[in-house]
Amino acid sequence: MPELPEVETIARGLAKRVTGDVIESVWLGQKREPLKSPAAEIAMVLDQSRITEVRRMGKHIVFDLDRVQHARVARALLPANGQGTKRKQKKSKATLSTAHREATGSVRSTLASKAQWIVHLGMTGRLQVCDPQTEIAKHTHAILKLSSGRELRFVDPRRFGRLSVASAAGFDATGVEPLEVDLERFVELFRGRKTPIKSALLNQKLLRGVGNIYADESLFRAGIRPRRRASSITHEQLRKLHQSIQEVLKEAIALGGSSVSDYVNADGEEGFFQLQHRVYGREGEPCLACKTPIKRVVIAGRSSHYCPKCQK
DNA sequence: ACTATTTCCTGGATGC
DNA sequence: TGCATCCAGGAAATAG
Repeated sequence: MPELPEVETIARGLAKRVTGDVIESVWLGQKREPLKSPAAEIAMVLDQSRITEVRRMGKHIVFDLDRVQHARVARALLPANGQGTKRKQKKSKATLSTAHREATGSVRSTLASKAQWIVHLGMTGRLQVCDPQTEIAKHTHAILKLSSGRELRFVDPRRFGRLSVASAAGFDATGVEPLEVDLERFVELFRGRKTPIKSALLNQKLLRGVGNIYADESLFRAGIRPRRRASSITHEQLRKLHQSIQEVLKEAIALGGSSVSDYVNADGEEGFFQLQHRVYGREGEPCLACKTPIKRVVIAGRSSHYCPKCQK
C-alpha cells in the first residue's frame, strides 16, 4: 500500500531509470477505471514526449514531459511494436477509435510543449521498467515503449490506481507536503475540526501523502489516540505530532518504505520500515514501550492501531 | 462547510 | 478439495 515513503522511493528509482527517455508509443488497456483522463488524451500527451523529471507530490508520481514533436496520433493508439502477438487477444483489441476521433481535434489543438503524466498507485499499482520480452503481467493497464528500448508498464490488479495527464497549467495536488509544512501551518490544519485526528491525517486535502500506516505510527509516537477530536488536541501535542510525522516519514524513506502485502520499489526490492512498525498490524501484541496489548479499532472504515496506555 | 458512510476492485486468508 | 465469505485500503461519490 504505497504511501508517501513508498511513492518517494519509487519515484526516485524511476527517475534514475527513465529520465531523458522519449516515449515512442503508448498502449492502454480496455479497462476504464485506471484512467482518470480520457484514454485518447493520455495517449496523445504521452506519445513522443521526453521524460524530463520524475517526482512525488503527495501519493502521486508526476512525470514532467517535454513534447518532442507534434503527436503522431495514429501510432499512439496502437499496441507497442512487437507486443501484439504475445499479448492476450482480449488486450490487443483495446483500441479507442471513438474516443480517438473525438480527441484528435480538440486535444491536439490544446497541447502545450510542457505536460505531465500523473500516476496514483492506489493499493496495488506498480510501475515496472523492463525489456519488451518480459512476459506481460496480468492486470497490465498501460505500456509505454521508451527510446532506450525498454518499456514502462503500469500494472494494478485491484484497479484503485489512476492515470491522468495535465497540460501546461500543471498538476495541482491538494493539501500540504508533510515534510515541508511548518508548525504554524500544521496546527492551523486542525483548527475547529471535530473529526477524529486519524481521519484528519488521512484527509489528503489537508495533508498529502500520509496513509493508514504512517498515521498510526505517527500518532503512537506523539502519544495521541486516533479517536481524539482534532480540535481537542493541545498545541504542545500538535507540536509533537508534527515532529513525529516528519520523523516517521524520513525514517521510512531511509529504509525504502514499508513492504506489507506486495509493495516493492522500482527495482523490485522490498522496503524495510515494516520492521520498525510499533503499532500498525500489531493488534494484541505487547506495546514496545509498556507491554500493554495493542488495540485495533475501526475509524473512518480503516483499521487503527494504538496503545491504550501510551496514547491519550 | 463539514462530516460520516458507501462504493469501487481482486487476491489471499479463513471457515465449513 | 472446493466453495463461499470476508478483509485490505485511497479517494470519489453520496448522504446527512
